Amino acid sequence: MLKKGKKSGLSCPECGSNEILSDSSKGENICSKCGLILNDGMIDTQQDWRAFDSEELEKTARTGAPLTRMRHDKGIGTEIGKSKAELFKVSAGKRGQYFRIKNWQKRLVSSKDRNYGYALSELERISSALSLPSNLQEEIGAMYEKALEEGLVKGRSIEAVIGSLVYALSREYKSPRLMSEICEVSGVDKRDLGRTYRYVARKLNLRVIPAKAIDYVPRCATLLKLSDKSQVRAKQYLTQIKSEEEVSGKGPIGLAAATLYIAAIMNGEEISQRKIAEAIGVTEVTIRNRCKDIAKSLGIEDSVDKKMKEIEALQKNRLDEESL
DNA sequence: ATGGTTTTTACTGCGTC
DNA sequence: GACGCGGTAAAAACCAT
Repeated sequence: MLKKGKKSGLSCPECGSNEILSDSSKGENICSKCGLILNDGMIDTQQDWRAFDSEELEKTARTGAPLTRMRHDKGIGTEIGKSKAELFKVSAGKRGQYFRIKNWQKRLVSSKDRNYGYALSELERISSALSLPSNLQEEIGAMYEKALEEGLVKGRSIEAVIGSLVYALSREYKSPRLMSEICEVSGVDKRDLGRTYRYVARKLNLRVIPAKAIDYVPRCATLLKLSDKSQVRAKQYLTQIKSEEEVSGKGPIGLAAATLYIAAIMNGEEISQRKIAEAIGVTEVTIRNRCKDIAKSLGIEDSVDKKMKEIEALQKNRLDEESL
């Protein structure tokens, strides 16, 4: 397909001619006067053609899905067909050979690829369980590949390494997942995950920003099924509080939990310390202590107290109505 | 390894239903 | 008696040195 190079502004460095032809089928720009090839190996970014049904699509498609790290071969590996349609293209006499070839291909895939493939399926599972965004998921996949290349996975379980990366990178993405959550969905115990995490983070030079309480709020709020209003309120509290000394050095998760508790109460939502502690993975004691700290540094102890009384009264009223 | 800090564990008291 | 809340002391976990 030869086209005149339109307003590309190109001119031939040999003869100065502006008549540049571009041959999109070869990916070249050619000077029409002297025949000099200006650049080759160009990528044609134009749409090839349109396909109006699946048959046409099959005939014309030259490329597959976009490259992705979510597949161990970035989605471009060649696999000997396994669909029924594929199978029937092979004559009955050659079936045996077909299967033999197919098996050999499986065996020839390197162990690294196998590991990576398994890791990615694990990542996929964890991601959907924790509803990680896909860009984060890709990032984790890339990190895992790096870890694999540096031999960090040797002697450690794939699940633990993946879990560590989820933990580290989700924090970097400002939506940290709790270690307890990760443990639950990946089936790694907390000790193991913690150890692996430290090791992997150090080896890969993951700069781990100390987590901020406010980053934990959204995740915790959804875990607790609290309203958006309370979530917003909790964030407000935290921004008001952030310069105070009362809470420095305290665990950010406990802080987020306690703030959410206060926010929920102030919004009149029914929630018990017990439930929060259970869902978020800190103790009731911690929540109580943080609550005190927060209320003190915010100077809202009285209003929190008042609100709690209100809620109690409300509950009583409702019970009365039910019994009537 | 150690000491200081925070969190957890375990237990108790209080009030309400 | 069960439940939610508040408090305490000692044990455990964590962190920087």
